[in-house]
Amino acid sequence: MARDPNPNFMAGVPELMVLRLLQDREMYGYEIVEAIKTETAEVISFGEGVVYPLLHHLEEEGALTSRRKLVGGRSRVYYTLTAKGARRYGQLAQTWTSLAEAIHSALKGARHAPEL
Amino acid sequence: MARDPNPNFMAGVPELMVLRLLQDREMYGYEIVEAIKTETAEVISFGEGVVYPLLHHLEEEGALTSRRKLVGGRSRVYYTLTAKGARRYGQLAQTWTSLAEAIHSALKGARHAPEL
DNA sequence: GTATTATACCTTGAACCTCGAGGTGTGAAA
DNA sequence: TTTCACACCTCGAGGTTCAAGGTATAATAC
Repeated sequence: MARDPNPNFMAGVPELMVLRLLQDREMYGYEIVEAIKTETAEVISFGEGVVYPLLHHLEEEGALTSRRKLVGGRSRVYYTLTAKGARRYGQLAQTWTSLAEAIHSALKGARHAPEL
Repeated sequence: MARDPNPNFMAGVPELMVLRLLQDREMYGYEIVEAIKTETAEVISFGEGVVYPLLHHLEEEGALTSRRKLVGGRSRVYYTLTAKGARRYGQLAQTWTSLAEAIHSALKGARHAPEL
């Protein structure tokens, strides 16, 4: 009911960010959650309730593989990007870019510049 | 059930585009649907099932007002942006821009450039 | 004359996604 | 020994998009 203070614009973004991070190196869930906040200087932040289910989904799809590792008595699940996942990332990144460009130019084309 | 071939990235965008168009001039639903396709060179397109309910919702919220007009024997519902709607557009546009920038720089920061 | 297309409005159900809250357990620090 | 950080996980609510289907009029094509 309460008007959402920060609107959507987030659909599909978690997948994009996760794939992007895993392209560089193997990572575990908790680390990914923190990395997204850090990389974007808090502008973007996804809770664990978003990231964990997404990770599971991507693994089922074959975009990721996982292995359990014990580090300092702690159990972590590390994820690695597969070839399929890398391909998926390429497509997503391209789709996102073309969409963002289209929206950006539409906003710029406004007769009266948006002012806050 | 079928894996969506083209992912989301669209959440909140219809509202942004509709508000943006109405900032320039009074428009009717069908016209808006066509205008979005045209303005973005087909990159973005929302069906009437998205636009009409959104228009109704925005009117309820007080961001838009409407009036019926007869043009060439056809009945059209024209929508106008209110002050509240203009304010809302300003906020949305700003939010979208900062989000897009954060994502863009995150993608650019990738060690291995995304290739399709 | 009649069938089809374009214009113009609308609703509904399915599917998807994010978000917040809640739950379990270990190790380190206070 | 209590609290905090780490690390995993699930569930329900709420909000959106999307495809499809429905009504009706005007113009165009056959």
